[in-house]
Amino acid sequence: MEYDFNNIERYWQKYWKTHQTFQADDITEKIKYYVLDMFPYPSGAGLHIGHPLGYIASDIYARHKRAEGYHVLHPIGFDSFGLPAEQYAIQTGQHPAKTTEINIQRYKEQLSKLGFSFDWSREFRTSDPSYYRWTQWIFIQLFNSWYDQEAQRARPIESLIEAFEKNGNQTIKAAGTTTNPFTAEEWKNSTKAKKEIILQNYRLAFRSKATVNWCPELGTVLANDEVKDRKSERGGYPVYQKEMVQWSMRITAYAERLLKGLDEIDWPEALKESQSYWIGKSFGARIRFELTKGNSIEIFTTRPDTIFGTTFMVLAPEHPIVNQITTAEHRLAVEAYIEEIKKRSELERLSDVKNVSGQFTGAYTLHPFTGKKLPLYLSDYVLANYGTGAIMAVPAHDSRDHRFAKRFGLEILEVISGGSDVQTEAHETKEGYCIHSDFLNKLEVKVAIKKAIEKIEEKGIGQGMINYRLRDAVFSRQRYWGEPIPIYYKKGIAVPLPEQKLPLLLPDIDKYIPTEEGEPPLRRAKAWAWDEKQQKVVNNELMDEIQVFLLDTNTMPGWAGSSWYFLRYMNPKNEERFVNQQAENYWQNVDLYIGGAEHATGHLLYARFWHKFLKDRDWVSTEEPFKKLINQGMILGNSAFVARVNGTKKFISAGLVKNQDVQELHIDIQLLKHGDELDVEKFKKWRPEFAEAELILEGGKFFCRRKVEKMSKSKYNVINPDEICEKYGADTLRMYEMFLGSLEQSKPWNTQGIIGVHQFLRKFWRLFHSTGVFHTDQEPPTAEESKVLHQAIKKIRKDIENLSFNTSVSAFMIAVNALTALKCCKRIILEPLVILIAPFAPHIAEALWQRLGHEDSVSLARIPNHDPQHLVEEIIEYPVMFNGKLRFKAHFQANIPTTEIEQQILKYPKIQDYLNGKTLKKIIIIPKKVINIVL
RNA sequence: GCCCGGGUGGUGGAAUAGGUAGACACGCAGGACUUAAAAUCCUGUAGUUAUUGUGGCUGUGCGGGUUCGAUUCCCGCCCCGGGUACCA
Repeated sequence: MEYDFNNIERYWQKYWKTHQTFQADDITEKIKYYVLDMFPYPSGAGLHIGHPLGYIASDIYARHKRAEGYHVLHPIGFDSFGLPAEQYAIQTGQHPAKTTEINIQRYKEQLSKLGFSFDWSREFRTSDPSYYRWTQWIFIQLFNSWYDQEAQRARPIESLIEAFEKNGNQTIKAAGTTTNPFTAEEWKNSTKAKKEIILQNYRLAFRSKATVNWCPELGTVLANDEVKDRKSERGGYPVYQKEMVQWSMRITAYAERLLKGLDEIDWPEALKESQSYWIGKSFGARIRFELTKGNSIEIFTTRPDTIFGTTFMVLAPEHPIVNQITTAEHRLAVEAYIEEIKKRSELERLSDVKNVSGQFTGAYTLHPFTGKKLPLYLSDYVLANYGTGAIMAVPAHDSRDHRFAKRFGLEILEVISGGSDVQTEAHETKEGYCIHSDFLNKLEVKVAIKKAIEKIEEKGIGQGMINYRLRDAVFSRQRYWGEPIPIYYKKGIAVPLPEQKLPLLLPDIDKYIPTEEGEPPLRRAKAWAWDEKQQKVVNNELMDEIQVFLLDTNTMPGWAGSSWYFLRYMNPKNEERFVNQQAENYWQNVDLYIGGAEHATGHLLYARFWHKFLKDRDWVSTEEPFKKLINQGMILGNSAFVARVNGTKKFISAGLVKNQDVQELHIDIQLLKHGDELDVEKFKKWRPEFAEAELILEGGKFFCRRKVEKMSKSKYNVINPDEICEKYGADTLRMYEMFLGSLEQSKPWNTQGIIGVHQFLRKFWRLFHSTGVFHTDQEPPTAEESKVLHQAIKKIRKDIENLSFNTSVSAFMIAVNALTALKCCKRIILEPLVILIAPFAPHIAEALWQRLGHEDSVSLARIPNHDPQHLVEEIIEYPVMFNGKLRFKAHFQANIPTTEIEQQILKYPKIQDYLNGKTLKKIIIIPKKVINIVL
């Protein structure tokens, strides 16, 4: 009987579905294992061959863990709020929920064809009201919490209010926006509105006026991680800095814990490093410089040791003090400069970092130690939202200050010896010792930093401090397709909705664009007001500012829903709580998380932040959400290009292009014949504008240029998994994607080798068949057959554990080749192999398992252990002479003492041959590997 | 610029507490079976050289070093991929 993969796969996919083979329980006695994929955003393009890579890997691992006896949670869902669906809605007027639903159905269909062992009963979407109800709930908890820096944890806002009532904000150490000190009396005498303004400085979800990334094209603000190269990550539209009142998340309160937590999780080093860089902890000092006119300016520096090298000061143009300190004769120039900076940022400051700009304010500060007058400049190389927005410039030891000094002809004063000439180049390394530095002279940099901080604190002009690059995350979006923020505004005070009234449902609106007044789309909703008495959403006309108030018109960002979804899978149907406490206690956190590295500073950071917050408030029991994480590499496409002579209809074959002025156009890879040759007929039919194309051939053929790049619909290099499944079957596709190379590496898709994996599966199938019918033998195995099996078990189990799936596929091939050669069809050898291969190729395994007479699914069978008895290791006959030494390799069981090995070696006949007539000087035994015998 | 990852046959890739480099697979060449094809099976396949039936030499991006021994460790370069961008 032939290996009819199409029927087999269809049958078993249906079987798993009807039997709910992979459904997990919320709690059991068994040890848990939680394998999670980053859930997909269902885009309109459907899945391409690259998407399933991570899912296949996680599925193999999940199935393997089940076979090892773990109780495995392997869920899937959809990250269904997001920009593309909304952009599409704006263009077509179609409700994003509709397009999203269509896309999800397509995804589900494609996913089901690959035979994943997902527990579909736990599926949900982030746009389900029953899900986002809890996203809104978490938001309210964040709103009602503050971060106690003494206790290093978040606490309910009531405890902060209590503290204020007792002692004002004098004694409390809370993470927050800097606020003026107040006493208990002052607090008690404040109005409700005033109190709320103060509290906003401490809440973990808070409203504040801040410089944000504004993207006019998308009509919304964006978080830092959503901006790449001053363009929006989605769509690539320009992003500008703008002052706006926005909701933010006080992630900075968790900076230290987010950094420290990296030590305890098993993540790729590269990813940890990028998070750690994003958090950007630096040690330094805050130093106050007095102005000649009585004001003072605080700066932050990591190099207080270079304080004597300060020759000028620089402020960010947006610094609030600028107006106060600018002298009359410089006012015009300063205002012009600030204006210019604003304009420049609108013109997108063409990344001309080297181009120095700045403006003198006319003001001077006094050096705190020497009393020297230091001119005060403005420049856009100083950022308003890092440190204090002001710096002491040390041109001799900072390249940016150096550039600035050169441009404006300022003094460059060397204070750290050991570099080259500081007049031509800054000496930035922390090597050397201090000179021209009074009390720091002759000290090494590291010592000098400490000493300088000591002196600064002694003098009362500043203190040592730790600074983080991490910024609070802007949380509101002026968009429609997201979770509504469950807040209404009562006389300007933000009030959260009662928890039991959640979810606050996303209203229907007529158009998905901002209002004519430029307000967010939700302002278009007819019923978007909260009636405090009735506790429900009512029509806007009823708004009276007494009982009925306007709801927040912002929505949450894409990362809100994905910051806690892994918790919901533990107990997805719960209507009382975001996750049942027992279920949370049982499943704890994700043991293995597989997904792309592009989420390093977005999702993976926010999810850790929320998780730590939930831990602080005792809603979850673990500190970190994802114990082990693997980034799967991308599968790249091999794009094809045709070269068109600019402004003509003439196309030139790739080999003839040379230096001609051509434009390269992506063409569909379906238009290629074999290799790089273009199918001219198909090409001419592909697009009407190519119908009359004039093609310059090369030896009668037209060749395309190829390039490996990201697989994407717009590059016409997409390979659809459905086609591969049809032709070779899902099992082949699964194994081939693993066989292609290591999971973490990016690699171009290449169909060439797939036949090898397919042939392997057919060969495996044939092991169980003779002359067309299913046939196995009951005979006991020979030693050789046992060895093949047990070697395979040992190697494959080890490789799966290391997530080295490519080498485990090879191990299968070796075993099957060996058994084919041995003509082995013994049940006792073959049956364990079926269990072993099931995680990789589940359909064929099920089909064979059934034919072997089992009634249950092979997915419920336990994976066999290798028996070391069958793997007795022995001396390999491989003695070689070199450099006067006899070298050979031997394998021993690890626990044999070395003296024993020596004796055995000497007994070995070949050794005796070599020793013939010579005396033995020394035996060097390198454990487990090689033995050198000196004659 | 800075940080991370990686350069191994015609191709995808194995092998790193240093120990037969090229597992496994594709492709290619030859053969068996067949009227033929498909399918299947077998043999060969880093390069080079020779006294071509068991050898020699060269080979893991380049140049050095440590070592009896280096794809693996160290130093200095080159190239490719990814991340990041004035963070004081």
